[in-house]
Amino acid sequence: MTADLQELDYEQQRLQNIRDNQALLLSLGLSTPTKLIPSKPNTSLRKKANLNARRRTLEPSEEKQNRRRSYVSQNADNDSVSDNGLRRSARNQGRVLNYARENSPPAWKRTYKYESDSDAAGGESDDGMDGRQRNAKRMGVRTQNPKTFGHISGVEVGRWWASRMEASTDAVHAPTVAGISGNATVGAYSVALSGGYPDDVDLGEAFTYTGSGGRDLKGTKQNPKNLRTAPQTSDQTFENSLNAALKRSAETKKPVRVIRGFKLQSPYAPTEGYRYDGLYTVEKAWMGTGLTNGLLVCRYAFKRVRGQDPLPVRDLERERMEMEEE
DNA sequence: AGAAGGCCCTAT
DNA sequence: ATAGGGCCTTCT
Repeated sequence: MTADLQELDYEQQRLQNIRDNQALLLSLGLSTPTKLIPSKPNTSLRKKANLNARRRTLEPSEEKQNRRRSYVSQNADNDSVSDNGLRRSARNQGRVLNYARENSPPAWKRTYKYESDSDAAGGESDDGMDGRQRNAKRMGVRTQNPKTFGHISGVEVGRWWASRMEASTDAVHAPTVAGISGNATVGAYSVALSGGYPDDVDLGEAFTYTGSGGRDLKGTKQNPKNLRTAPQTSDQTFENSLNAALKRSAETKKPVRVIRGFKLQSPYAPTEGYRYDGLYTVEKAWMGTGLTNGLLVCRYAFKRVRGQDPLPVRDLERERMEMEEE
């Protein structure tokens, strides 16, 4: 088969999958159109968001931090949705946990630290001039536990990060590569939408999501590799712990934190970096056909929890026009 | 304690 | 484009 025909096949299959996913969302009553809000940012609100964005202690790059935000939170108070069950605040009241238990790795590679850890500061001031001196491996100090359900205290809907690493430091989505965080027993804490599966549908208030697994990340014996992503070569299954986590979430209906990334092809994606879009529930989990050789994938339908700030919507058409003017 | 998976990131 | 690695989490 020619390359052209293959591409055509792929695109046909992609469009068909999108139709299927849209139909699925519709069947769940999740296709209600969301009202558009102007994409032009309100300046007074932007000032407020910049203040909020400033509160992280370690800034790897001032330049990145000052980049234009694609989203401005309209309401920094997060009283609209509770943390749904886990008594995190009660249990941890009055102290900052060191979530690393016994078997702690050495301090230089420890994942969680007290903000007030004296050895964390290491005596040096972190001026960032010589960013590699202390804790070269760490991008920041985590003060919240990512293994909790619901909002992370102090992180408002709309918070923006330049990288997955920063979102991980803020405990909103812990994995730096994986899209799903969680386990089969308690369910998923969070997911990242980064456009890795181009047949997923994003309606903002609802979306479909594809599971993980089914890839050869290590290559073959002859041709060993050390990859983080690769083409799919086998069926995904719900045995995969991350897929099982989301399946579990569909049962428990516990809220899942969602971040959207710049690579996502959607009017709800940020133009750069990653953005916290609040809490969703998993409404359904099922198996479907993916885009690679008819291999199976795990699919999920997400629904946004009510009462949260509306999502920003980009006018992709207008952006395309403006691009052409350059 | 170690291995392995994973919708990153960056240098070449 | 792609090669390779740093990082965090879950599972053995």
